[in-house]
Amino acid sequence: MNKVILVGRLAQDPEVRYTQSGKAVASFTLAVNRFGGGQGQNSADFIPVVAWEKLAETCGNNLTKGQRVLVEGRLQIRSYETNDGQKRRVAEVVAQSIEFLERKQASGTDAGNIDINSFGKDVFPDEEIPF
Amino acid sequence: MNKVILVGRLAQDPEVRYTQSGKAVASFTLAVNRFGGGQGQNSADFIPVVAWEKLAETCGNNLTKGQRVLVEGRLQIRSYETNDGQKRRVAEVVAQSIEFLERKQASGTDAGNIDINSFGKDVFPDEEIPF
Amino acid sequence: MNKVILVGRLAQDPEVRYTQSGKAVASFTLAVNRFGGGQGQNSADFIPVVAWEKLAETCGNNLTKGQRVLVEGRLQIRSYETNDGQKRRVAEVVAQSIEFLERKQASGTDAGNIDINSFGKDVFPDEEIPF
Amino acid sequence: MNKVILVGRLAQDPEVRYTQSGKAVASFTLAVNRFGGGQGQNSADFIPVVAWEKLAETCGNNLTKGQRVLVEGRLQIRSYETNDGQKRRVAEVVAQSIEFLERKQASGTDAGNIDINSFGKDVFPDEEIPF
DNA sequence: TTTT
DNA sequence: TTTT
Repeated sequence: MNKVILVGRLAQDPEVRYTQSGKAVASFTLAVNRFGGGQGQNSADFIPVVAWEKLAETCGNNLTKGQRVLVEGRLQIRSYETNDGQKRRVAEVVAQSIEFLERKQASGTDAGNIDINSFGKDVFPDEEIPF
Repeated sequence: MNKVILVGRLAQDPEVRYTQSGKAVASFTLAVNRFGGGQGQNSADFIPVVAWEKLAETCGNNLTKGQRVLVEGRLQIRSYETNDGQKRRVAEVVAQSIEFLERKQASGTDAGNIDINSFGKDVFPDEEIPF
Repeated sequence: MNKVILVGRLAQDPEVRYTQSGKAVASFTLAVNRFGGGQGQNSADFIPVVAWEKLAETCGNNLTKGQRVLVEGRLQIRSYETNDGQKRRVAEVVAQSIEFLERKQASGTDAGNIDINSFGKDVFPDEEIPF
Repeated sequence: MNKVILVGRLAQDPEVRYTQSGKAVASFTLAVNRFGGGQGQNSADFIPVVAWEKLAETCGNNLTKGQRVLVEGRLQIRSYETNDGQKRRVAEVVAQSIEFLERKQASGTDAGNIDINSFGKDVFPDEEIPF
């Protein structure tokens, strides 16, 4: 079991890129407010989120900065090497499903939640995230 | 909501340190197997976990390398500066409760699970993790 | 581990009652939409939720029918006897924390989430729910 | 979001039945110990679990009474009518994935966890559970 | 680097 | 109705 559930707001618009084999990858940072923390409500964790394939495209088409979402996924620790040869590790949440808790700005009536899912092997991608 | 639930095995014995004000902090890496990933069961995420105060001490006294546990906590992104002045970010799971899924090696009879909890502000510590 | 996480809307205003020893208990039904189910978005599960003590009072003072919330708690199976002596079992979620995903109707500005928590033994109450 | 995560032991061997259209359904009760409850460790919740199709068959073939598992699923409230025309509601967890936390009795070496999954519409079955 |  |  490797389960992460986050409720927060997009700190920026999602970026959608494509791998060499043509798979879509969306990435964005989620601002997750801390409750109960010492510093009041102004403190947050800024957590990197990635989504693959169909889920990535739905993110690109439907999510914008500031929007509140619920992300369910797994926590992944990825190793990479910097340009000058240093080894680094980066943590990110690989989204399995995203529930929109509010509609995109300038949209029409609030028609309730949308829930989009990504199942199967895309949650364990065997390709590098581009860039 | 910032919730992480992991089942895995300790990749090493927990290290227990103390802050200047005397608070215990335990840290260890949890090896969480990937299921459904392309590379079979031999692939795992190695996830840093920290625990504070009473929970930290229970970890130090009861957990050893290889033991299987369930960790519930929150995902925290922490910023720090390296000795040569670079800014880095590190992700870690701040444990709120740990359930032992098996007893310590060389212990007696299997008397069932133990569940230890850490509540309140220790989950949002206002002190640095020592070292 | 006995963990339940629900996002839904209150199907009715919470009812707050008091045990003989004076503990507050709030109860309400949460309508949780099914996504991916065959019948489109019109299908929902109606799930009984109870909260104790301070959390109960916050529910009574801040939640109304239709409001969207995130509930974290545990699933409890409770046995009771009907007036004519039949044994029945009822399932309910005992809330440990509730996050308000939107403000009460007719409230002021949207000042962001509120998160309320109930920890410790109230999650395993040793008293009957009144009525 | 309708998410349930349970760790417990099978209170009995799973029963596997088949719907009229031939779908497998496994059902069993999970004994989930309460930690932190007033009555010590001897108190538990007995929670009904169902699994569909391939997941159901894997349960039937691999799980036995007393075995410890982790169940991830959704909480469903189902209505039915008794033989004498009374309306009743029953709660059960519809499993989406089950992780074996220990091997079947009389099995060989402990080769680590097994994780089995059930995705898509089987989690929202449109058929009745037989019997 | 960041959201409300 | 129930597990260790």
